[in-house]
Amino acid sequence: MRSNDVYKRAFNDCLSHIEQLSVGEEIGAEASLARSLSVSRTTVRSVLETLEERRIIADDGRSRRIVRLPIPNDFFPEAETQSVHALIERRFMDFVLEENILPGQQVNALELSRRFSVSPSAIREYLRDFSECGLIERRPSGSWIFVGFDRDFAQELCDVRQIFELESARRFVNFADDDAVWGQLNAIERAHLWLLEDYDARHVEFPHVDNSLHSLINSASKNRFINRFDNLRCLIFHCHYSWNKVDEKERNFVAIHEHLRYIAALRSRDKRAIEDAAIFHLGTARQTLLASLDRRHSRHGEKVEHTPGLSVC
Amino acid sequence: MRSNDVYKRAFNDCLSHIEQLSVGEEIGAEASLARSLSVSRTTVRSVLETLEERRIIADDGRSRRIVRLPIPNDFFPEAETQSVHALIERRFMDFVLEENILPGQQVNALELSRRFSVSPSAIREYLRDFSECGLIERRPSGSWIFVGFDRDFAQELCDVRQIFELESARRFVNFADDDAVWGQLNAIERAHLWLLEDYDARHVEFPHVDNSLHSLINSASKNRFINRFDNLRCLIFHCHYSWNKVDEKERNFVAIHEHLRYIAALRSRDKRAIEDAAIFHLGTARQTLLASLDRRHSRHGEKVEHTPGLSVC
DNA sequence: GTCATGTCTATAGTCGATAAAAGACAGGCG
DNA sequence: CGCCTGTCTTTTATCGACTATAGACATGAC
Repeated sequence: MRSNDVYKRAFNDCLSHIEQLSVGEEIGAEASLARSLSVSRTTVRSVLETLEERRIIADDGRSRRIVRLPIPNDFFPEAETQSVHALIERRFMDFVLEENILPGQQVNALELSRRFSVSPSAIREYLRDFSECGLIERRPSGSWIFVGFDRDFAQELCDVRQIFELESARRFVNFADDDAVWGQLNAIERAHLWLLEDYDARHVEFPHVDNSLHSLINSASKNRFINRFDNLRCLIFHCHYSWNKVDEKERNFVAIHEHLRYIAALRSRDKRAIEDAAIFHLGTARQTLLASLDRRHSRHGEKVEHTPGLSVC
Repeated sequence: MRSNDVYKRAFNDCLSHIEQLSVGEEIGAEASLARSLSVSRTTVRSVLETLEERRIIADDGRSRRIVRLPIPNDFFPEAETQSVHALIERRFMDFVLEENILPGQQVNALELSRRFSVSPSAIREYLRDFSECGLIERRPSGSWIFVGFDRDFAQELCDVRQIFELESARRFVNFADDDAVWGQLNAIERAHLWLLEDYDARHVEFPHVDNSLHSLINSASKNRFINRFDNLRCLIFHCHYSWNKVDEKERNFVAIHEHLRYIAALRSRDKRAIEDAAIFHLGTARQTLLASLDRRHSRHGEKVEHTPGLSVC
């Protein structure tokens, strides 16, 4: 039986919406609520029904008005609003982090299903999805093995990233003066400066800002395969960094300043400057990634071998 | 309940093996049969049991000997030896071909499941897998829409292919003289010449030879993302060509000669010659792909717009 | 000891059922 | 006529059951 997480999320969102209003106000028609909550009218109707039962709103026949403001207890617990997929995703990440999975190790789908209290099919689906990023592989017998995020993996990822992003950055100059990207670029620059204003409090926001910049740059290539790869890269970086938070603050600080230089170069439309800034930043990113891998491995007492980084050009 | 296609395939393979032998001969131990049929001993045991029941072999306690040679009727029908996944794949391809699916059209998973007489879950899994190649996409509501193989898709695919393959081809010269790739390259060249010897009969074999050459070249980059993309490209080309066989023979003939030039260039290790041959061949491949798309579309009475091909460099 | 076989257990593939959610349609109110 | 709502149908997400297959262990023959 499918979980009603969509309903619960919509319910909570709706409560948050009501909190912004005051007693006696109308909360709008079903259709418009459906649109603003991004769910179907069917779901909205369930939500409204519950709201009436709990005397938060009342329907006098011609309009629905707020009777009382919601209290914290009215909200569904956060955990219940997750889809099974999201739940598995979180637990799987924790599992990988805590168990220190080593490359080549087998992933036992059935055990995961027991551990996470979900059905085997759900695990199966999740692993299928997750395998797209290349960190696990399927054996002919059907079982999964962990590929592991090692130096080679990181190098190959960075090589392709560099090929694609240089290509995209070069094409960035082709955008017309009145194109929307320039506004988006400015907004991203402001987001960087905003992070720096109170860096201690805000540095955790960096990954989000990072992704938005690189996505914007890659959008210049107008190529779905390049964009897809960038999404993949985001996902992998996300996994890796959630597994390894050492030096996060320092490395992000460096990256922010490289980004600002990169952004300025893009705006200047100076091809040479763009290329220099791109190569420099991508190079640092590669080095930080590799360095954090080394630290991680050496922490586990493995021998770290330093293969010379392949140059992509 | 899962299908016993593995068993049936192993059974048929085993019969084929027995056909090569004669009455009275031993057919080997369970473990060795399991290895040669690439299945588990459990499956081999089921197969042997059936063979005994049907009096094809007999077990006198110390060895299993052939009693009679199999007749065509002993084999399981070909259709039953397909896995559900393979079955769906075939029917889905036919479906797409016959129904002339247009871009943007919705794929109804439930209808497919009824039409193909398989469970909805199986269709769901297949679509998930198939979506990896980018020809269908998932909407937030969970339904699937057909993206369609249009000019843009083909251009973007070819752009990335060109970026990757030029990179790989350039690196090909780095293989040592005694590396196994040179032998593989020679074998592929011989396969091309063999095709030409009796082209009328053998031209259908071209796609296979084509893939082996491009895979070999891409292996030079030693990058799992590049290799994965090449597999994807193979799949997409495979789909496209199975949907569109117009001029297949002629376009493959041209391609074979370009391949021979490409192979010679790789062997010469002349970077300039390699690049020229690669660019030339990839360019023709792009043009044939686009041309066949135009033909396909104009056949359906759509207007064909000729967007200028984006140069990747 | 080595290999083959019998037996048992664990895991994967597939299905069908069921509730949740989406979406279509028609009638009613302004 | 446009928008809102009640009702119904279709489709999706998830589960749990069931069988095929893989793999482990133990026993026995040579």
